[in-house]
Amino acid sequence: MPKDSPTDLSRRERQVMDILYRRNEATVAEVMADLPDPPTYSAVRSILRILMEKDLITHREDGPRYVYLPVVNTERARDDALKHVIRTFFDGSAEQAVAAVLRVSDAKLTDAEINQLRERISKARVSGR
Amino acid sequence: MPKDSPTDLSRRERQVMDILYRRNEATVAEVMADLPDPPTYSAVRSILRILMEKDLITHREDGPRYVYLPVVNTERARDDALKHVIRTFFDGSAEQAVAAVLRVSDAKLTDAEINQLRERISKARVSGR
DNA sequence: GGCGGTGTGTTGAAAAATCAACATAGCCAA
DNA sequence: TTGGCTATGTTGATTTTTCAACACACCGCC
Repeated sequence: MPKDSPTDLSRRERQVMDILYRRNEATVAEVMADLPDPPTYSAVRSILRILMEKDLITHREDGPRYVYLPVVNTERARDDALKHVIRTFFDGSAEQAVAAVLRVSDAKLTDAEINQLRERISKARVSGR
Repeated sequence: MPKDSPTDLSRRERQVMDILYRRNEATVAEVMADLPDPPTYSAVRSILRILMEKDLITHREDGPRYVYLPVVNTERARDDALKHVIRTFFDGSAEQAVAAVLRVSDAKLTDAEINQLRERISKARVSGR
C-alpha cells in the first residue's frame, strides 16, 4: 500500500494543497483566487473533487457552499515538508537549515550569534538530549 | 515572461529535480535508481530531456555518458524552497520555522533554549539588524 | 411567479505528462 | 570479428491531468 507522499501529487493538486495549508481552509472561489493562471470555477472544482477522492482533503458545509480543508493536520504536513527540504537541500543538516531560515527571513542575527547557535545545536545533538 | 516557480513542475519533473539537488549531479541510471516506482531507462531520459528544454538542468559528458545537474545553483534553490515552506506552513514566521526544524531533526534543544532562541530572533528582527 | 446570481453534480473533450520502443553507436572481451 | 553491454537519438502510443460545458437546485427579490 503506497504511502501518500507530497511528491505524488500533480502540479495543480499540489498548488491547491499548498493554498489550503496556507489558508487552513478555503472555498472554491478562494482557491481559484490564489491559483496561478487560474482556470475556470469548474476546473478548480474538478481538482478539489480528485483531492477528495484521494482522501487528502475533506469539506464541510458553510451555509450555501462548501469549505475545503486538508485531512492531515497542519503540524504533520509541516514536519514532512520541512524534513523533505532538509533532506533535499541541506543534506539532512539541521544547523545549515536553521542558518538558512535566518538568512532568508528578515530576522538577521550576526554571524557570531549564528555560530553560537550552531554550536549549541551540535552539542545538544551529540549529547543525545 | 513567467518566472519558473517550482510549483510549475510536473510530478516526475519535480522528483527528478529533487534528486539532482540532493546528489548535486547524477547519471540517468542514478536518477532512475532514486525515483519512486521507477519507469524505464527511456522514460527517465524523456523527463531529463524535457527539463533540458526548460533550461532547468544541463549536462556534461563524463566519458561515455551524460551527467545531469541543475542550472540554478543550489543556494538559490534552497532559499526558494525554504521561503515557500515558511510561507505555506508557518505563516511567514521564521521563529516557528526554526523551532520546527529543531523539532523534526534529531537536534533537540530544551524548550527553554528554544524560547530563548525565539526571543533573540524577535529582538534581532525588530532592531532591523 | 419568474429571473438573475451563486452554488453543486456530472460528463466528456483537450492538453500535457508519462512511458516505452526501436534504431544506432561505441566499447570491450571472448 | 562478432556478440553483448551500455549508452544516446528519436518517435509515437498510452495514461493522466487539466479544463470546460451543461444541467439542476437553491435563494432573494422585483
